[in-house]
Order: sequence, then structure tokens, then C-alpha cells
Amino acid sequence: MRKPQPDSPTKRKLLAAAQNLMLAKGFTATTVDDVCESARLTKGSFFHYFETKEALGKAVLDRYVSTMFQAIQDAPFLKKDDPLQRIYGYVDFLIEMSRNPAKQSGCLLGTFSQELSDTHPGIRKTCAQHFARWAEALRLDIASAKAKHAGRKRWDPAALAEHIIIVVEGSLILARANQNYGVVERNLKQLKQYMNGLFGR
Amino acid sequence: MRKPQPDSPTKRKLLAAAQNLMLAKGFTATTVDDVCESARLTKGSFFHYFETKEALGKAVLDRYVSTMFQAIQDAPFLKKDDPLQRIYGYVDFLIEMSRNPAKQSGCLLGTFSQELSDTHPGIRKTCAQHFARWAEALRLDIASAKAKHAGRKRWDPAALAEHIIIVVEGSLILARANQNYGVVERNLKQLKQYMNGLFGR
DNA sequence: ATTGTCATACCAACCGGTAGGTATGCAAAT
DNA sequence: ATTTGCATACCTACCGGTTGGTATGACAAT
Repeated sequence: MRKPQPDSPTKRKLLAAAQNLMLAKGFTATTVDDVCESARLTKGSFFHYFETKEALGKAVLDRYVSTMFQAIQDAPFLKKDDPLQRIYGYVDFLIEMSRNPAKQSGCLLGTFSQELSDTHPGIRKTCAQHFARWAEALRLDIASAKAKHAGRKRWDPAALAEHIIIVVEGSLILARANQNYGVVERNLKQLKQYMNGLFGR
Repeated sequence: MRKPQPDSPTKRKLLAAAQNLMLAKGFTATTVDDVCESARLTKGSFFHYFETKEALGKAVLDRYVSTMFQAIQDAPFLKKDDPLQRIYGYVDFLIEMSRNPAKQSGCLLGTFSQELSDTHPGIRKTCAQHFARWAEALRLDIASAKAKHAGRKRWDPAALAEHIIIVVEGSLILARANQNYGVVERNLKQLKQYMNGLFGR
């Protein structure tokens, strides 16, 4: 009676609607009715696919992260041979994204961490794991870039990976408050200055 | 009938309770009942002092910011004569704050910006103004520090001011997700490295 | 081809509880 | 006597979630 298909067009519509709403209003302020109305479905069918609202939240988070991950995996800069070029390409890619008005909506990982870390420990944990994966992916390239171009210097690749992430998240907050995503570009460029120092340019 | 005193012990209790709750759970997830229970008062008296929940939000935000502002104004590093020492002192002060377990609760400015920028334009604007004031205060010291110690270099003091802020806000997000405020210290130290470059050390 | 079976997909109506907010009363202070 | 501080009681809308049901399609057995 209640074994919905794990992936159906309807479920995807619900997830897409929820993602948009939650990026705009956050998790708590987004109601199940909102999601249903936006997806042009009814609450009955919503709860056919999701046991609780929290389950929806987790699903949206996973969907968001894997979408991002995919977008990066498909980006051209990842094909560069030199890891240092990949790292700088990464930051430039983020800058380009921040210029795209369609993507000027903040990071779900950041917003969920902030509003749910105290009330929804499960979601908080999921956020932390996604952050850790993100940092680890960055760390790998940073470590080889360092080995190749800055072997002598003494600094921790993991720390730079973390720093890139927090610069992104912090810029997004300020961009949102100011309703101006130029903040992101400005600060990613300063991050590149900092990286120049680390890699000895 | 409804002209409450602008500042009374009761109102302060409500504000303090609301600030703690909203730092932990955010604005939306904090209910008026929560606030009343935490302040050991009833809803009747709550609405004696605040016309709406949104008015409470703005009041809490103002209170939070002016508390922070005061804490900084009273800090010893501001007495230094050299503006460069004041800037570095500022960052060190933030590091010390991040070590204090009592203050490991995020920044209301950041959380409100994220969850309310789309739904409560008034609060969003207030946040943006507070951010701007914060940045301006930093910019002044940075500009004189630059004039004194790095007059030749070409970079914008306003950009560094903004960068300091976004590093703080970004670190706080990650710290929250990881439930570990060492993140803040690590990234403020990297920020200092970046500043060393700018000021030509 | 027809029928019966069974699982999934989706909906309209509803439920208990709680959200923000109001009406009102009354004691203390001015 | 009026104003202020705070409480009790209550209202309406809406919250997340449930219920009972219908529609649809796949697959057999006939």
C-alpha cells in the first residue's frame, strides 16, 4: 500500500519545488502546503513519497549537493593536467557561478547548517558530512598542487580547503543581505590573492 | 492602554530570552510562546511590549548588534595608537571570542540575513545596514593602517573590511555544522596570513 | 479478449495541535 | 482617576500528518 517508487517524475517535481522554496525561505518557513501548491499536487500525494517533512529536507539536501557535485564534475577546468590550474580553475568557476543570476540563491548546505543544527541533529550531521566531502575533494588537488609548486612551504592543504569553503559561505551571506552577489566575486578574488602567497607567486 | 515603557526590566528579559532562542533556532522556529516560557511571562505581557513577532526580531537584532559593538569598544586593543595594531588586535579579539564556549552560538546578523532576506524585507535591510556599519568601522582603521604601513600597495581597504566580515560569517557556519568552533580560529589565522601579505610583511 | 488481482499514484476531506494575535480584567503605581 | 504591567482566556488560520477512497496499470488466469 505504501511503497512508492524511489524515483518518479512526481517525486522529482516535489523535490525541485521544495529546493527552490527552501533556498529562498529556509526549511522551517517552507510549509508542506507550499511545496504541494508549487508542484501542483496535494498533500496526500506528498506524504505518499515522503514520510515526514524532515525526510523531505534530507532528500532535498542530497539532491542539491549531488547536483552541485555533478555541475563541477562536468566543468571544463577539471580536465587540466596541472592540479594548481584545477584549483584556480575551481575558484574561477565559482566566480562565474556567482555571476549567473539564475544561481544567485545561496547554498542550501549553509542555510540548513545555520537554521537546523540545533533542532534537527540528523540534518546537521548530513551537512557536516557533505562539507567534509567537499573539503576532502579540494584537499586532494591542493595537496598535489602544493607538492608540485610549493613543496618547501609549510602550510596545511586541508586548512586551505576549509578556507575556500568558508569564504564561499560567508560571501553568500553578505551577498544575500545586500542583495548583491558582487560580494562573492570580490571575496573570491581576495582568496586568490591569498592563494598566490601560499603557492609562492 | 498600550504605551509601554521603551525600556523596562520585563522587556529586557523578553529580549534576552528571544536572543538566546533565536541564536539557537533562528527566527522562524522560535515561537512567541517559547520566548514567554523562557522569560517566565505570558503572551499577554509579551504583546504589551511588542506589536508583532517581527518587531521583536528587529529589536533583538538591534540589541544584539549594539551589545557586540559595546563589547568591542570596551576591548583593550582599541586603545592602541597604531591602527595596524588595532586591526590585528581586532582579529585576535575575534579569535579569543571564538574560544569562549559561552559565545559559541553564531552571529544573529548572519542567521537573520539567511533565513529572512526573502520573507522579511525590513529585517533584511536592517541586517545590510548593520553589516555596512561594521564594515565602515573596520575600513577606517584599515585605511589609516595602510597609509602608515603599506602606502605604496594598491588594494582597497573597504574590500579587506568586507573580507574580514565574510571570513567570520563563513567560519561560523562551518563551525556550527561541525559543532566545533576551532574552525573560526583556524580561518581567522589564515586571514591574518593574507593581511600580512597586504601590509607587506 | 476478458476478467480478476494486486500494487502503486494521487486526491479531497479531515484531525489534533499550535501558531500569532486579541479582548479583557485587575492590581499597583502615579 | 488614569495609566501601566501583566495575566487569563480566547480566536482564527494554518501547521504537519492521516484517513478513506478512487484511478490506473501490469500481469495472470481464463
